Amino acid sequence: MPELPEVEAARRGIHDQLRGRTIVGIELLRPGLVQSEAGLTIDLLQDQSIDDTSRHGKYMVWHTEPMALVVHMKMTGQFVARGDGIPGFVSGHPVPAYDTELPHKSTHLILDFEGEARLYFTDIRHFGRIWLVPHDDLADHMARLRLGPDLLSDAFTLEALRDRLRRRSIGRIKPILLDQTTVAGLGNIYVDEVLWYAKIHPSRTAESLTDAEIDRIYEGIVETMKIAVPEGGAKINRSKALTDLGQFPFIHAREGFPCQHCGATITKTKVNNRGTYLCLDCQPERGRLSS
DNA sequence: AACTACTCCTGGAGGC
DNA sequence: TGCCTCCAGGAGTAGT
Repeated sequence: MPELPEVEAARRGIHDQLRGRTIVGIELLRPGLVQSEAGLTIDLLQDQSIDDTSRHGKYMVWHTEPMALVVHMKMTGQFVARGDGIPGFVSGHPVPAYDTELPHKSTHLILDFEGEARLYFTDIRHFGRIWLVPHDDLADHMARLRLGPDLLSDAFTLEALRDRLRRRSIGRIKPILLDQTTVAGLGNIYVDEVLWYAKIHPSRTAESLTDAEIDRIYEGIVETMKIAVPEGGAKINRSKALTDLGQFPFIHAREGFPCQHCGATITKTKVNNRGTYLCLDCQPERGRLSS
């Protein structure tokens, strides 16, 4: 689940509340969570601290004295911090049944910090990973991911987006935007939001897009991030109906509800096997919209 | 090179 | 209640 806004919320929470605190306890409950080609182990964090954090797309990096930790929450990762000395935070995939009790059976890592603060990593589907990387290898490690410009960075410009979309041809715009080598940070929810904002059908090919339409996609990404990042993400809880229509997300998981642009009914379909929500009135298949 | 299908997992919802 | 099927917000890999 977590896309850029959720990962950024986790990063800010860790950065603001736990950075610089000594790690006094480590419980790795699912060993497969952690991987290292260099033979590093999570135990090296004992008596160390997270000195700085960074992020590129959905990858978060913790910088510590012995190594860098590259964290990916994948679909169901969640970070929760609690403690007497901190406000605490919850970010990532909502885990309704376990919101109050921690740890639980999907908790895979617990870090204890000095001053009675704890950081829990939860991941129902076990896709999340933490790579332990020597400092000297971090640049290469990140380069191998071939990530496009981060959506919140200065490198993400209209020109950069145009350039990257113009390199694509027959592919559909939705999977192209989901491809992290195009731009880094969008996932299934936010791509639906962006294409709805831009009034573009997700199956349109990249080569069919006009300059004006690419401009609208860029604007849609900027505006969507502007809303989602301060909120800490979409926090969709699929076990509860989404009824607060004026609130984000406006299109994703809103099947059967009225489109906030035109009032037509939002429909659900599949694009490259991913659940996709759209308004067929606003997002016509052939792009006949002239405005 | 570029695009698509499959795969790693668990759990919740809905049908019967 | 129980069993079954489908679905889920990511992304690497293999196949075309």
